[in-house]
Amino acid sequence: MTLVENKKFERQLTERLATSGFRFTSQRRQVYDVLLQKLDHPTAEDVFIRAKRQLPDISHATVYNCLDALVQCGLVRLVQLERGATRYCPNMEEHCHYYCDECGAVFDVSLPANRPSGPRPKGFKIDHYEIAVHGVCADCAKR
Amino acid sequence: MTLVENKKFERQLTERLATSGFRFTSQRRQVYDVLLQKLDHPTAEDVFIRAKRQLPDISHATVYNCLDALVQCGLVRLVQLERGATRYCPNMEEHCHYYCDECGAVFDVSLPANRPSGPRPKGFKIDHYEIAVHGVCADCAKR
DNA sequence: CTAGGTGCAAAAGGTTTGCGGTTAA
DNA sequence: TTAACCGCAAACCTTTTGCACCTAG
Repeated sequence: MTLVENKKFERQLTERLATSGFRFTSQRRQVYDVLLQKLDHPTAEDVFIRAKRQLPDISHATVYNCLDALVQCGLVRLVQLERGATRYCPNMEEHCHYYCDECGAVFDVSLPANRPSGPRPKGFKIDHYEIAVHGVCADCAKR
Repeated sequence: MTLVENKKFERQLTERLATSGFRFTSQRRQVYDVLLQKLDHPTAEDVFIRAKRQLPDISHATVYNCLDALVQCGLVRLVQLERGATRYCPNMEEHCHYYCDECGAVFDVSLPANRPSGPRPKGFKIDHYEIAVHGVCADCAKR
């Protein structure tokens, strides 16, 4: 059983797509499933390769289309950690990303008490925030 | 007088390049100057266009080389805010970036009390962090 | 039925690389 | 003097676009 067949995720996907005015397609389901299967913050290219195992005819354009739809539904977020490809994260709970600048590994750390507070630009309406901590992971530090 | 001719910035640039083993070149000086002149978090392409006004023969490769050298010296940091081009920021004080998802404007807000604290991945050595707050700026909210 | 989605291929945009000539130290 | 740096142009990688066909609702 794929993860997205879990009642929770399946219902979430169906409902969110519908309420945002998107159609439910096998490609969107597969892209979401790929993201849920391995929470390693893959790039669009990674998602493309993994999705191709189940849907050999899927295209890059469709992967981008699906990722964009999932982002607009609030099921997935973009993660920008380095020059180069954007990565994608289906964990929508408040958390920050610890990023290893040497090996590229990403660790989610939940962040209940670190919401940016204090001053902000006058009239700025906050939608969401993204906290990235750069450094070296334990494995890379050993070497 | 260009900003980098300010004793403070000029000395900083000269010393940092030297201690990091980089040569002082007119291109590096110009790139740093461009970043200091207008703190609007330009892309590499923006920097290229602005630098070309003083150094008409400067190339893209050199702009990237200079930006990388400045980053390695600790005089400039990368800012990743959206899919597409990386932006550059010469403000090395602790601050977060308020980013308008509509017009692309970036506002620096100093952040003395919002250092990520609490749990972190075991053995992870923090180098620096980057906080981006996404939303809509006052001007765009009016429309 | 039909607007929205898909696959394909080409184009666009951002960044890196290789190379011969130049220059800071 | 010479390793580092430069400009140029091509290559590379990521993302977007245009179009004919397909399909969820």
